[in-house]
Amino acid sequence: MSTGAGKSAIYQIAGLLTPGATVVVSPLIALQRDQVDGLNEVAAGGAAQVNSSLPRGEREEAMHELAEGALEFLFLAPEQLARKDVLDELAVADVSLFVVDEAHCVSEWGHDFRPEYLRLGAAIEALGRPPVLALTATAAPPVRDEIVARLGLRDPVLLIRGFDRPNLRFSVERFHGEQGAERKRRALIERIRAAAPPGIVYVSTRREAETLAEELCSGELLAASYHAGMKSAERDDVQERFMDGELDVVVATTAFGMGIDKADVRWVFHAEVAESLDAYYQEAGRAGRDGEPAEIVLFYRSEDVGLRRFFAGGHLEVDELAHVLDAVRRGVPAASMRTELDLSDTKLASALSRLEDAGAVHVEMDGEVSSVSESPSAELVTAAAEAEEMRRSFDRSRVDMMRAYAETDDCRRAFILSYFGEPFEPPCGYCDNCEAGRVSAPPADVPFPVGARVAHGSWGEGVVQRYDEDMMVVLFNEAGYKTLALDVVRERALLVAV
DNA sequence: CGTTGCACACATAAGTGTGCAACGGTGCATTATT
Repeated sequence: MSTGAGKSAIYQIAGLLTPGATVVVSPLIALQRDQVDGLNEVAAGGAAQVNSSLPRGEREEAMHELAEGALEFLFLAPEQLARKDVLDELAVADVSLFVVDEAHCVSEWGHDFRPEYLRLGAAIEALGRPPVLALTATAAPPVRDEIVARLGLRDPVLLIRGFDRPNLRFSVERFHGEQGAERKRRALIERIRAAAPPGIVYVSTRREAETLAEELCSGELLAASYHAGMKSAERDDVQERFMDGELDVVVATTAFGMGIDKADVRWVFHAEVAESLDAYYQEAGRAGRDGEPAEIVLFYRSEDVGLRRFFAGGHLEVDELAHVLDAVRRGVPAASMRTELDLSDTKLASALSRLEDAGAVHVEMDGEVSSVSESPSAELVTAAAEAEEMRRSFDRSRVDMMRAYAETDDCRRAFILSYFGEPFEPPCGYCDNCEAGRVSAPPADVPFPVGARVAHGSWGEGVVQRYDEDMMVVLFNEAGYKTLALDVVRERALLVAV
C-alpha cells in the first residue's frame, strides 16, 4: 500500500483493539521516535521505544511498564531482539500483536546489511507466535514471498492496494556517447533550475551529493545535501528545513527516504539508476503525495548501471567463506570474529547468511554461531558459494529490470505496475512514451497469459510478468527476472505451463 | 563496472597525457575518548 495511505493506522487500530501489548519492529530510531510521539499525543494507551539512543532509566521504565501491562505499543529495531534480556521480557509479557513496519527491509537488508532482519521469524517463534502484521509500501512478488517465508507466516492474508500514482508523470532522459556524463549532468542541473520547488535529487555517491548541492547553491536555489556520512545533527537539520519548506532542493543518497512524509514535493529526479525498480518506485513515490501533478525523471546512461551491479552484491570470495566457516568451527565467538578475520560487518554478515543457507552453520537469536554439519568444509564452502552466486544473479536480475525500465519504449506506468504484479492497461497517457505515441499494442497472440506459472529447463519455475513487443519477461523463483525472445520461446518450446 | 585521484613521464614552462590502484550505499549497537 503506498505511503500516506494509512498503514500506520492499520496497526494502531489493530493494536488498540487487541487486548495485550503490540510490538512494532521499525528500522530507524527516528521513525520509532516519530511514532511514539504521535501516539502519545493522542494518548492511545501508552507508547514507548527501546533502543540505544535512550538513557538507561527510560529504557528500564519502558520494560517495566510492559511487564505491568501498562504499555499498548512498544517500538524497537530488530537488533534489540538479539538481546536475551529484551526477548525474555517480551516472552513473559502479553504480546498480542507483532508488527513489522517497512517489511521490505527483511528482503532488502536481511541478507547482508542488517542480518537481524532474517531472525525476526525466530523471534516471533520465541514469543509464542502472536498474530503478525507486516506492512510495506513497496514489495514486488519475490519480496512479498520472502517476507512471508522469513517471518514464518502460515497461511497469511495478503492485501495489496493501490500501487498506481496517477498524478506522477514518468519520463527518462537518455544520454550516450561522447561526453555523455557531462551532458547528462548539465541537463540535470538545467532541469532542476527550471522545475518548481521543492524537489529531491537522488545521486549514487556521497561525494556527488555534496558537489551537486554546492553547485546548485551558486544560483538562486536553496539546496542541501543529505547522506549517511554527515553528522546526525546536520542530517536532522537538513531534513527539518526541507520539511518546513525552507529548502528548494535536497541532493541525497538512498539514506534520504523513510520517514520523509512531505506532501508537496513537486518532483523527484534520479541522476543515476536505482538498484531495483522497487527502490526506484519508492524513491520516486515521495513526490506528489498531495495528489497534485509531480514530475519523475530518470537521467540515464547505460554506464551508470555498473555501480549498481557493484552494490548489488556478489563480492564474496570462496576463501572468505572458507575462513569464516573455519572460524565458526574453531569456536571463535561472534563478537571477535570480525576483527580476527579482518572482514567488514557486511561481508561477515553475508558470509554467515550464505553458510546458513548452505546448512553449514546456525546463527542464534543473539548472533552466536555454531557449526551444524559434519560434512567436509570444502563441500559446505562450495554450497555456500553457490548460494552466493544465486543471490548475486537474483540481485543482478533486479538491476537488469531497472535498466529495462530505462530503455523501454512502452508505457512506463504499465511497466512499473506489471513489475509489482498489478494489472494495468496501457497507454496511461501520462508518461514520456505514451505522450510521444511510441507505445505499441501488446502482442495479441501470446503463448502464456500474464501471471501464468511456467517452467524452464535450467531456470526452474517462474511467473510470466509482462510482454514487450517481441520479448517476454518471466520472474523465476530462483534465477530472478529473465527476458526471453518470443519466437525462440515458441520455436524451441523453452517454457511449459505448470 | 566505471570513475577518480595520484604518481610519474615528458620536458624545460606550465601544464598535459598515461597507467593503475582504490573506491563506491543503506543503520543498528557498543565502546572509548573529549
